[in-house]
Amino acid sequence: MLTTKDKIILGAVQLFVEQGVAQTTTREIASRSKVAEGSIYRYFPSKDEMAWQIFRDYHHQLASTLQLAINNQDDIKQKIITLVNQFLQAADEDWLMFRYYLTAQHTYMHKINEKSPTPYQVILKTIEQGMHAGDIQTQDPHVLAAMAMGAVHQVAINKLVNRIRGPLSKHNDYVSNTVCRIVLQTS
Amino acid sequence: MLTTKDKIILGAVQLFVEQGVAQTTTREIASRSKVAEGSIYRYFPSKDEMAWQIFRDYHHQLASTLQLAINNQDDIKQKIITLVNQFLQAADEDWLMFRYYLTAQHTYMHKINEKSPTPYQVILKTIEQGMHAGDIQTQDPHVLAAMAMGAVHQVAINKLVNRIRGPLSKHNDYVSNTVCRIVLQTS
Amino acid sequence: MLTTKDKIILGAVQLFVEQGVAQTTTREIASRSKVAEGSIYRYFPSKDEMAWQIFRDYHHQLASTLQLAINNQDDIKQKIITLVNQFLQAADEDWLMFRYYLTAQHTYMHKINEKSPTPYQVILKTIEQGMHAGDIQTQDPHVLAAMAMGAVHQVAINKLVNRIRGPLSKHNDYVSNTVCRIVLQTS
Amino acid sequence: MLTTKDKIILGAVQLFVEQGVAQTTTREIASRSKVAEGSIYRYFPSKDEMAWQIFRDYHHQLASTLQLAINNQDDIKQKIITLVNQFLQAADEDWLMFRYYLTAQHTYMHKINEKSPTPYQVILKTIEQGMHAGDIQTQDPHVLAAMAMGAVHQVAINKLVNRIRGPLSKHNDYVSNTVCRIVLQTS
DNA sequence: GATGAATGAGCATTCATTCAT
DNA sequence: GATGAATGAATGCTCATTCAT
Repeated sequence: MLTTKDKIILGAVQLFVEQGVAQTTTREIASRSKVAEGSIYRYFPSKDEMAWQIFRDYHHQLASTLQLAINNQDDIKQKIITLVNQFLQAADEDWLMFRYYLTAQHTYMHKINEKSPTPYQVILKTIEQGMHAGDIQTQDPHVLAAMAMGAVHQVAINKLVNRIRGPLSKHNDYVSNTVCRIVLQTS
Repeated sequence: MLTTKDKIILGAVQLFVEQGVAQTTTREIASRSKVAEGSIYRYFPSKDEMAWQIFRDYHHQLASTLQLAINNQDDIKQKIITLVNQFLQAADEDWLMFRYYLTAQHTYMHKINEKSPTPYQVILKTIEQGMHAGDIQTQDPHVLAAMAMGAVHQVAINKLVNRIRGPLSKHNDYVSNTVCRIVLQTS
Repeated sequence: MLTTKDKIILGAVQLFVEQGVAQTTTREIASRSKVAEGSIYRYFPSKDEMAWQIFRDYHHQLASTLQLAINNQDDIKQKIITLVNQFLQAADEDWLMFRYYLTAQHTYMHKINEKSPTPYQVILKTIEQGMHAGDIQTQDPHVLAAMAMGAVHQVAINKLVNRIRGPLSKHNDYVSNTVCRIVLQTS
Repeated sequence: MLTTKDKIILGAVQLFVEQGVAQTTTREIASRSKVAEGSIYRYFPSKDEMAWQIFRDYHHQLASTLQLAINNQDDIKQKIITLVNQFLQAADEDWLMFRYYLTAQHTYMHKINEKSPTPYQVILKTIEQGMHAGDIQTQDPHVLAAMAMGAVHQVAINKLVNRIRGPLSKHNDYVSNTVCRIVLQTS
């Protein structure tokens, strides 16, 4: 049996993904979560704060997962492959939360403190280290990080809009291979 | 002097980009556009319909621009370079509308009729033709199209969140070069 | 060809009868009357004043018609028969305006100056004279006038709601006969 | 202490009678009922639906009262007297609701399902039965029902506009006597 | 006189939040 | 801790009225 808080989060995220945060009412959340409307306020100070906290927590968790996975990697290529694999695996493992992460991103982009660990930070630092080490051609690292992350993100978005079906991990090799070619432009 | 309709659109898009559609009130739109609130409803049936129409029109226009630009191109590489250049140029030329296009995309993704021309369709068809012609390795075209478009989009998003500054065209060669490597994987 | 004012009145009354005054917008009136919305205000100071004036004018005119018809009548019975006939004839002759008169009555009841001639005043005075002359049993004249007028009004209302069809004059004899029995209670 | 719903109904009907439904704002209803504006919508889906439901319920209840009162009556004359008495008594007992019933009638006439019991249906059937039994001269029953009901209604309307004062039951004998003469025209 | 775009006050309705039970 | 009725500020939208052309 889920705790009340978890029931709320689950119902809320489902609705946030289906309709967006602004279009979701607390009444709907209560109804979907089989919880009283008032109970939401025992666990969250407001609807918007709830949406933000759920996003932020998943966002941080994803960053940690990615960071942890490359901590014991030395080879830049291995790092890239690992990052892509972890991304796609995370999407498959909790597709609901990953969808929320993808769609809510634009909303919270400005609220994210770039000092705290984020998936983007992990990628950016990996690239910057690669540039320092001479493994990656020196360029504006933000442009390269954008292209690397954007390529993977959009694959997930294409699943979101049903242009791609089935688990994303299916495309692990193809995508990680491609991201390597994006980042490790040897020519 | 702008027409009333254009004043409304301009003010509305500014606010939509700054705050999102749901967070923008008709009162704010009227005030920003220096127009009476009631005037909005002479030109649009509702706030939401306005947001959708503005998105849809720009979206179609961008698709047309892209399609037109590659119509007289034969070489697949040239096509890719042209598409990237046009994308970045469009962003620079009307950064306000492009920002709206980027951020509103998630909201309207499900409402877009894939039969009508969209930027994604242009990219997808170019890739499919390349696969048919043997210029591009045969793969799920949706995965490849996602990676190609995602790479460019995210560069624009990084400008949106101030990770990148200045005109995007600055990165024309770097980005188009990279997208070529994404798509034309010869190895 | 109708004058602009008459076009407005005609269109307005049609809509007032169909939907009620409050539910009818000036835009609808303009559209129905084939006249610009602004033109309404050349002839009437406001929508509500227009509705009132149209009612008042017909109301007065109906009163005049009734009064005129019994002016040269001596016999109380003849007067009653004449009043009923005139009522039903007026309804048949301009069913649109009569419908407006019937339905708008409740709205303007409190606004009607009882000193000015109204159909009710004509009936009341006829009854009061009949009581004075000893032709009618002395009672509260307002109760009797109500019953006499109500009986006829409701016949028209029944046509309004389609419980009765065809011209009301068809029922001239039956109704006037009945009203005579209401008023001239000899037993 | 009244329930919230009853407080709303009471305040609303008062205002509907004073000003009409369309002229009454939800703000006024809330203020008069000593209830928050939003509470109205816990009990009614909209202002207009509220106005209709209140009317419909009273209308049905009045029909039931009338029907019940004549159920154990055999004599046609007794039935008529009973119906008139019940009408006037209902008006006296809840003059507020009866006023609403009288004034809102025109608005909802077209929305009333004639299959469900209404005061008019009760009167009409009584008359039709009387015609069948030979107690009432055969005529268009709708014309006769109109005259019978109209006579009584207008007496109530005359109280509404202050032409008659005091309880209507005062006029019980006079009115029921007159309605008998309307319906039972032996001559 | 006629037009219809523009105006903005006013309204019905929604919904996040509170709080007595 | 949980509930859900009550709250009222905020919002999208309407529409009578004005006025420049």
